[in-house]
Amino acid sequence: MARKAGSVGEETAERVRLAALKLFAGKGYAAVSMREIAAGVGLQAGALYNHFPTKQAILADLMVAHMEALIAAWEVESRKFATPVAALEGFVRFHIRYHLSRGDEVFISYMELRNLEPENFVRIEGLRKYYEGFLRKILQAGAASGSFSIADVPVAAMALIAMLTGLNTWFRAGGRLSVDEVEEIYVKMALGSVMPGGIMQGSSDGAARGLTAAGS
Amino acid sequence: MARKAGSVGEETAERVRLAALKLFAGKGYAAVSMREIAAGVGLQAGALYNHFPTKQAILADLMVAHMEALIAAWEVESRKFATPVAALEGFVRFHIRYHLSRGDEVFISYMELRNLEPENFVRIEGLRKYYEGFLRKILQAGAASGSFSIADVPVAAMALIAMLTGLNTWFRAGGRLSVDEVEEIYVKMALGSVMPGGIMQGSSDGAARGLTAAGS
DNA sequence: TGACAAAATGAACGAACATTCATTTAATTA
DNA sequence: TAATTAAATGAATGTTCGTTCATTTTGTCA
Repeated sequence: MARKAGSVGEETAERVRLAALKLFAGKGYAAVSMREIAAGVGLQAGALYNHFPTKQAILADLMVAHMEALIAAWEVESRKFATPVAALEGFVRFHIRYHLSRGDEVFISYMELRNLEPENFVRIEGLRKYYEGFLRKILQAGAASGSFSIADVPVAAMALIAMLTGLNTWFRAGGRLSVDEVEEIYVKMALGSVMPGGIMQGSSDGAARGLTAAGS
Repeated sequence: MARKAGSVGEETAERVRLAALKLFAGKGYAAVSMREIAAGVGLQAGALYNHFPTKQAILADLMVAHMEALIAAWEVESRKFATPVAALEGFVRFHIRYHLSRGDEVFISYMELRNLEPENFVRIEGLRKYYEGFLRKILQAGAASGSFSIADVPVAAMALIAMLTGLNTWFRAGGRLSVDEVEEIYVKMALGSVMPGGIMQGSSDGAARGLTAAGS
């Protein structure tokens, strides 16, 4: 055994991932050639096959890594929250910040699903469902405790996720609003959409909690 | 002048649009060949160029037609509503029903923007902004009259549109819920996200209107 | 230093691509 | 019927694609 396996190799593979990520996000998977990816790393196309067996394997690698990192990040973050209301607020803030900080990964993970072979598709889709399950659990707990008024938990979860992820399609840093500002707006809207009496003041049924109020 | 121009031609062009719509929605614009589209109509690829100058022109044609039909449909529907609250509820119901009934058109109009040349992109994007303007105007009116509590109208409009359009990514007819049922859920969530005291009961500040209450 | 293997080259493969075009077919009107 | 022309054919254009592979380069360890 001569050269330590993967010493330079893994470094190059990482640069391939980075170049492919930028290109896929910018032009779409189908519109990017292996020659373009190779040029982005300073290689010939053939050399890519020392690191990835096919073009699609690069895409699947990026998607799986993104979803697994997202899930792991929330699993750490979620420990901070004791009540369903706090957890929902925390989820909204986490989702927005994480997704806005990984625009390219989010973009390809939502747009290029159709370019995956069935095996890869099922895997990515499973990871996505798993992540959505975190929000469903929060909503379910809040509905059970009376903190939330939710007609259908799975539907509410999908509606909220779509609302949050939609941020990626229009928000651009350096625009009129900062991330912190839109985060506050989205927290207010998300909580308002599932809390029985609004979020900024108590209401007569006693179930609603103010966002900044102390009552658990 | 012999054959009336476009007699059989427009009929064929329409079949080309239909075949291209299905294929683009199913596999993505970049993954569909002119030969596939032609086969879907029962023609050779060359014949398509009697009806559309390029492959992209077919895509742009589909997108423009969709956006213009959407705008025209809302311009008719919107006349029914007298108050901001009624208009928002009406917009939510309209958007959901219209988008769910044109799944393929919606899908390509959101997914294939990047495959448009700048000229076509600007045109479609302009139509989209114009449609989003309808919701912004509703929210602005409601914020001005005190019916809504909205920190930032453009942001709230984008959040709501994303929430509503997200339905297309997961809702399938024949599933656990009917269109009517999800429509009700989304109405409740959308109104709750922008109304100061929740939607099902009045609140102490007097600004909130119940969805089913008579108050303007 | 020499052996070894990872990593990269550069040419080549067949296939598929959008588009063009000379030609044929067929529907319509004068 | 004859003239006209829209519509379709089918072959061909040149280009680009993902992938393969024999060969060369390069870094590492014995």
